Amino acid sequence: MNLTPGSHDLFLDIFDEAPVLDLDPGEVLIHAGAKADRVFNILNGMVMVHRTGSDGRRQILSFLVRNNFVGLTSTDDYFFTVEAVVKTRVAVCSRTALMERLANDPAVERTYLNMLHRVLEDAYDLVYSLGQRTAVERLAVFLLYLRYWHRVCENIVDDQDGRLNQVALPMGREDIADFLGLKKETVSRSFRQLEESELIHRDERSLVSIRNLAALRELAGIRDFASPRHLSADFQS
Amino acid sequence: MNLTPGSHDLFLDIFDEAPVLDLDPGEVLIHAGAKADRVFNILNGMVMVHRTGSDGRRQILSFLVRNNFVGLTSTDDYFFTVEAVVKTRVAVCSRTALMERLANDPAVERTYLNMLHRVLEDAYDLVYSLGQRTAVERLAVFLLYLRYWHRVCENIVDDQDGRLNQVALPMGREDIADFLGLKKETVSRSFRQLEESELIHRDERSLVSIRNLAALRELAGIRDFASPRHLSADFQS
DNA sequence: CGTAGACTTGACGCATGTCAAAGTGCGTGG
DNA sequence: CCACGCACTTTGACATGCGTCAAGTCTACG
Repeated sequence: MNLTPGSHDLFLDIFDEAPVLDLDPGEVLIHAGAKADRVFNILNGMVMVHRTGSDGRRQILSFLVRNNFVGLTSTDDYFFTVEAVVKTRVAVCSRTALMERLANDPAVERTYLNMLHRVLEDAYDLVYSLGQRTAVERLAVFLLYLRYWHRVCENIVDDQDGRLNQVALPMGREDIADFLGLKKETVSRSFRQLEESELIHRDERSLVSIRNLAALRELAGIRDFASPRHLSADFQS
Repeated sequence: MNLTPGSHDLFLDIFDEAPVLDLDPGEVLIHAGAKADRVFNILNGMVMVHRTGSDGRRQILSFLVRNNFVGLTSTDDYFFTVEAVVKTRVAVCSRTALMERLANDPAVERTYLNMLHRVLEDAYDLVYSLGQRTAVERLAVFLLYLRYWHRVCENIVDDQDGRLNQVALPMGREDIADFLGLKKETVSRSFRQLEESELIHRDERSLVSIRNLAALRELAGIRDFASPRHLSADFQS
């Protein structure tokens, strides 16, 4: 399973001296069905976790960035595939080493548990999106998530120059579609809709700027629950 | 958060001497936003966990039955509502008591962790359904889930008389709809479709029999990953 | 028995999917 | 440096699955 960056990722220290692995875009790190004997920490870049049915339908479960963690399951096999989106470096550690670390250090296990809870809450956010929101709303939520991840990743506290409002989209349209339960054409049209309502501007294929953050949040319905929940008070902006 | 019945729910012993609470159908056990100071174990009946947006859209995240667990979150507040579907009895325990039990007994904490992983995997199953499957397929998966839960609950190993193929639907159509990301009318029509294809028969409003289990599984695409994953070998049937 | 709530069914509309074509940017080789 | 080609994205026209709205039917319960 995968974990979002936490407040104090103190269990990630098992990766401190760990060997690293470099991945090219599209390269597969974990094959669904393989024996789940290793866990990974993303050092930079981005990977996506997905499930693909035998009929080719694919659902992306999450995009992972720096300091996110993948690989632990309740069974002996991975039930998902992990694939690099861009050039990515990961640290590798054996499952048993992680389990020992968890067993021996209560504080670490506590942290891990907390992370798991947050991941679960993120999964339920996605469930709400897929079950209840329209295409444009899902895209709005997605852009806000990317903005948020970027902020956490870069540790940006104040945002004078509005750097945060430039959102990079390292993944292709089809990947976004398979994450949001849509088709790539619908993703395109939803981008246009957001642009026409002047909530965003498409600078380039893989770069959009948020023009009206408040309206985007309103559309995403972020007030209800969702995202900026894992942020400490320092980070509100 | 909620947990599905595990192979050895040895951490549930904290509820052994715990006070119980009786709930009538529709009664709310947990209000979203309330302080998350208590955790619960379902003794009998059924509850549903859901999120409702300010605009009234509701997504049911899970239905919980005997020996399922709810209440732990990564934050100090519940972000979901828990409501009884039928008459239900739950055992109550303070969050701090659970945390102490987890901290003091490594085996218990390990079990809890495993359960959390399984819950997460179930959440991702739901994500796949909502993102990729059609209405009829979602309903097929749902019926198989109910069958599975029933089996685990009753601990049915062999099923000579085919009792398992009678599936009870204690929740209303709208609840099913809000779980599957559909509208109640669509749920109705999907039931009819399944009946017309002779995969099921509707005995009563709240009781269907599975007529063609293999075909239902095929339709649900259960082979790909999904359900009978938490079953020990003894339970295969 | 009668009424109220839940479920089903039907007719219709709209959001999203499908299929096809045109546009865009980017790397490669001339 | 330019031109070509390829992969990705956008756009358009059309199809369809699911949602909406409004009758109808069933069932439980008084």
